[in-house]
Amino acid sequence: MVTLPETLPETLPIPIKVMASIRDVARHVGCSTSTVSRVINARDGVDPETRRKVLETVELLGYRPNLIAQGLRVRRGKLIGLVLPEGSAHVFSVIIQCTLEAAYQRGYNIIIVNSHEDPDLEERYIQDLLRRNINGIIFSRVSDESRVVSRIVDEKIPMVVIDRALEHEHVSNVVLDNYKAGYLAGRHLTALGHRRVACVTGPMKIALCRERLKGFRDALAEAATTLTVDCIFEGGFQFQSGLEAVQTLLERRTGCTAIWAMNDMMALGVMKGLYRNRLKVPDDMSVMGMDDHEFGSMTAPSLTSIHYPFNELAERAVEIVARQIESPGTGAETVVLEPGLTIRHSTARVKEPVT
Amino acid sequence: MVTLPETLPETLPIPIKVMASIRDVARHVGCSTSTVSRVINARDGVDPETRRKVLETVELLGYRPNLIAQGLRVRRGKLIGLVLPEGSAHVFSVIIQCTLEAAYQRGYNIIIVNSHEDPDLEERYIQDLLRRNINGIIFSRVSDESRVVSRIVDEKIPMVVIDRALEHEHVSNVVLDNYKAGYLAGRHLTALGHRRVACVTGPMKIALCRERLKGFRDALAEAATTLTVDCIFEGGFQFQSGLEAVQTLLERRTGCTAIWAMNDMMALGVMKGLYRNRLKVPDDMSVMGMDDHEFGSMTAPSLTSIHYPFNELAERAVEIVARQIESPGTGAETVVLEPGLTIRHSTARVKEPVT
DNA sequence: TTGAAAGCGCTAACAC
DNA sequence: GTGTTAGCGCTTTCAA
Repeated sequence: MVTLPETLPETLPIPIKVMASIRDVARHVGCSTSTVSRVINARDGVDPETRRKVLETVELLGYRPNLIAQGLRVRRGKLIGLVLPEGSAHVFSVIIQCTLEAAYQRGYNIIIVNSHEDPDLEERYIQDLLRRNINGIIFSRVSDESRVVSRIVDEKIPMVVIDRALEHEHVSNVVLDNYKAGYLAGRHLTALGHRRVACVTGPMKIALCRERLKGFRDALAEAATTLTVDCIFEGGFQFQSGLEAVQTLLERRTGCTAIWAMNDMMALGVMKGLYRNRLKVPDDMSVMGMDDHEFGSMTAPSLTSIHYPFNELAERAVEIVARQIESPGTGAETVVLEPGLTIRHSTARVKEPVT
Repeated sequence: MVTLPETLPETLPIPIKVMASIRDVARHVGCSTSTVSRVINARDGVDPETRRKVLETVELLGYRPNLIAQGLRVRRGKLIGLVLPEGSAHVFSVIIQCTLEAAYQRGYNIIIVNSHEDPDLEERYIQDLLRRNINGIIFSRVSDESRVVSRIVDEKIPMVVIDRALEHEHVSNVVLDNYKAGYLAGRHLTALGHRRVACVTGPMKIALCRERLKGFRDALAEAATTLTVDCIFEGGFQFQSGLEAVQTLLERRTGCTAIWAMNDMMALGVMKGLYRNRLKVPDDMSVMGMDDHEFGSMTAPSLTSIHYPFNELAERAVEIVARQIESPGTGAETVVLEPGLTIRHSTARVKEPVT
């Protein structure tokens, strides 16, 4: 007579789990979890035959290690934090896209937070990232006084600052050669014969704006002309600044034949301002931007711009963080990117050469 | 005579940890970790005095629970996955921004993956999200045949599909009233006196394009006119489509006085195409877009558009996922958003009323 | 070459 | 009211 077993048999059929765990693999192979762990982490000291069976089972069960558990055990969660100062500006969209791409190439995920340029929010969000055992941080536009930098450095978390440089022994930088960007802009305009030229800058308290301006000035100087004070308008990187710049410059009757704005948003503002004043681009005025945002090719006319290699920026930033995560000894480094010149239809040869 | 203790004293000074753990708090208070856990999770059955001390210490040590550990223990990692079909399209930038914002409001972080409309990548990235014990998923543009949907449903992970609807018992939707969007566009143009009107659609295999077109048609019908076949151009939502549409429509000599494109990118293409043909907007042709992307206000002339409430889209999507995460019983639901009409300067009253 | 056991930081069932 | 214990899924000594 057959009696019912008191308890269910020990070895149930492989449970229909949606996500297989390391134990499922071990059970299936008939070895311990440590052995499985050794195999999937490519440790040596595993019998080739066992290794084969494990790999086979991993494949069969579609097993992938749980990153949360890995992250908890050995800070190896393959997670990078991306901290941006604001969400609306369109360059950040580009940076986000490029960083996501670059990170996935290397098997990392990205968590994005948006500090809104608010030190308190910044601190809170960094806190959140640390709570997730983040492995590295890519930071855009940290202010020099930022309280969080030391936090991150203390936690020994690799950090790279992009776009704006930050001087710190343990922090890497990926920045643009801003002097050269300004220089290229200036030279393009003087090469087209422009001699009276205007510039819509970003906030001059920001170092990179001063560098860009210096490069721009030097290029003009090479063409034996100067950027006069009345031809400089300090903007705030917003569309609105471009609009205001045009109004101001026209009222000043500077006689300029070309305007360079330090980003594409302001350049669009300049184009719009000129349109409102019934001035034609580039016939009456050449307009040039910076960043080489995709939208520049969609306007009428399309926008000549200084190319900012955002994908390279992201690529290098991720590369550095990943390297520092994977081989902790590596020191901080600084990468300087080369700007380019994208000529479209908003700039043209000056009509009447200045006498 | 004093003997040296065999081992170090049990109560060491609080270790100088950068991130305090629950044990640090417990040690400092002199209670067990469970008590601390109870307090921080607002469970009752804790002496008010103890609770006070714990909270005080939490404050003092700046303790915040580690989300990785929480996520491992009780699938409560406050993490939502956002799956997008492509990175370049500009509406997705907007969706990203809005979703990040909405999620942070509720204490969630977002991990974004980009499927590039590739089912294999999609599957791999979803896999990655699951490996992170994601609590919920916001999905844009899943195809109906997507293999991953059942995976996610099987894992009982709350899922909401945005922008394009997906019929599934356990999947929520947040979509636009696309019929109404088309209707509003049509009515705006007929109200301006336009009778010969063209439409640049998206791929007609996509249901929402057909709905938009239907609404557009119905609005024209109300004004006793029809959308003739030669005035329809099927685009692919890209800038380029708008460019091609203009070329085609002009060659066909349809005599149209207004064009509606089913997104702003194509509308910009239309404007550019008209510019190249020396046609003035809106004098020679009214142009209208859809999405109401910020760039529409920066072009010259600025672009009239159908407003797509992306922030509401994100807000509702996050709200639904969060609710389903926090109270698992909740069933799937569908939200239909109202489109709006943003009138700018690319549309104007028709010059010569049709006889 | 392999397995048992401890532990990452946390929560929940069960004692006391 | 509070502490002890076990365990989430994984890696890593240590011992066999």
